[in-house]
Amino acid sequence: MVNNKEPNKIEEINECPECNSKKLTRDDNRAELVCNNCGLVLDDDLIDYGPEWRAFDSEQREKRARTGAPMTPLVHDKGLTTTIDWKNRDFYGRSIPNRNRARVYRLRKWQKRLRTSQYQERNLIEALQYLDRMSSALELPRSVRENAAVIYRKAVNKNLIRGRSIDGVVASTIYAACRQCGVPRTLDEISDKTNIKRKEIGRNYRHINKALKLNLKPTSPKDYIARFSSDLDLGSETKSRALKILKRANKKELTSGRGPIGLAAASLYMASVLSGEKRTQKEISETSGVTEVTIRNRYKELADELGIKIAV
DNA sequence: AAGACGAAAGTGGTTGA
DNA sequence: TCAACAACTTTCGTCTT
Repeated sequence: MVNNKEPNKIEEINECPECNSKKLTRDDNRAELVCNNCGLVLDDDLIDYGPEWRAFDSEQREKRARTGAPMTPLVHDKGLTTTIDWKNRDFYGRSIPNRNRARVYRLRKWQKRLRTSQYQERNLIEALQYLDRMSSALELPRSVRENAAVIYRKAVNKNLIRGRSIDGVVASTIYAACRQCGVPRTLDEISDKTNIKRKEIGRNYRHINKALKLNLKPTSPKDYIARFSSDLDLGSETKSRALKILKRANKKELTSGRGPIGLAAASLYMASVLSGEKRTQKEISETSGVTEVTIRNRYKELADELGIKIAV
């Protein structure tokens, strides 16, 4: 929170368009910028950068200064709840010349704002409930959840939800967030835990990725290695061996056009055999979600091209 | 008996006319 | 919008240990 308050600093508007008066008052109590001459409200929703308390000496300032709960995108109002101040002050605290105009102006503005924001708020509340439930089922770290929430917010603001189910979109934002954070989950994994069809998640994801210009690149096989190998109880030696295989494969351009998950599975299979803690193709198939056949095909290719001999 | 293998047909998504 | 296409899956019979 910024403590250095500059109460009457007016940044963008410094002249009343109605009467060209330069005497403007910034009213932080009502968050409005008002013309002293005609009373027209020039801007509202100003941000008050000052603290909400007043300090009369430096000791009090020390005591009262504190940081509040952090802002989080996981609550629909970002954790910053507005409380209305019912001081013994009249709504129209003081008399404003030409009051009608200012009033109508303001009402119209609010009317418009409420109409559009109401739908979005409701939508967001419901979406965040889904997000909470789904990401718990997937055991996602908080950073990923917040990322997903941010993406969803953007999607709502851009009206991308229309015609799609809320839970479907939430699932796809989770998918996107996982990728963004470098800890991708497969579409199948998310589909399993959320009861949303894989097809739908993929479709929504593509739409959002394009419309919001997230520019998420295709996942790399190495992103899956850590998770799969811990699921398979593989040691760190095997893990790094698998990564080495992938690196070499990448250099030889064996990876382009191949599914990253299949490659990850195949390299783990090879590494597990080479390191003497062998897992069967079936086991790897089950944790990775690709079939044994694909693992076989991939690892044959890798073994041939890289000259690795595997004793089965 | 379990794991690995590979042929063949089927599926879902991308691409380019 | 449609067909061609590549990657991947499913299924299933065979081989190896």
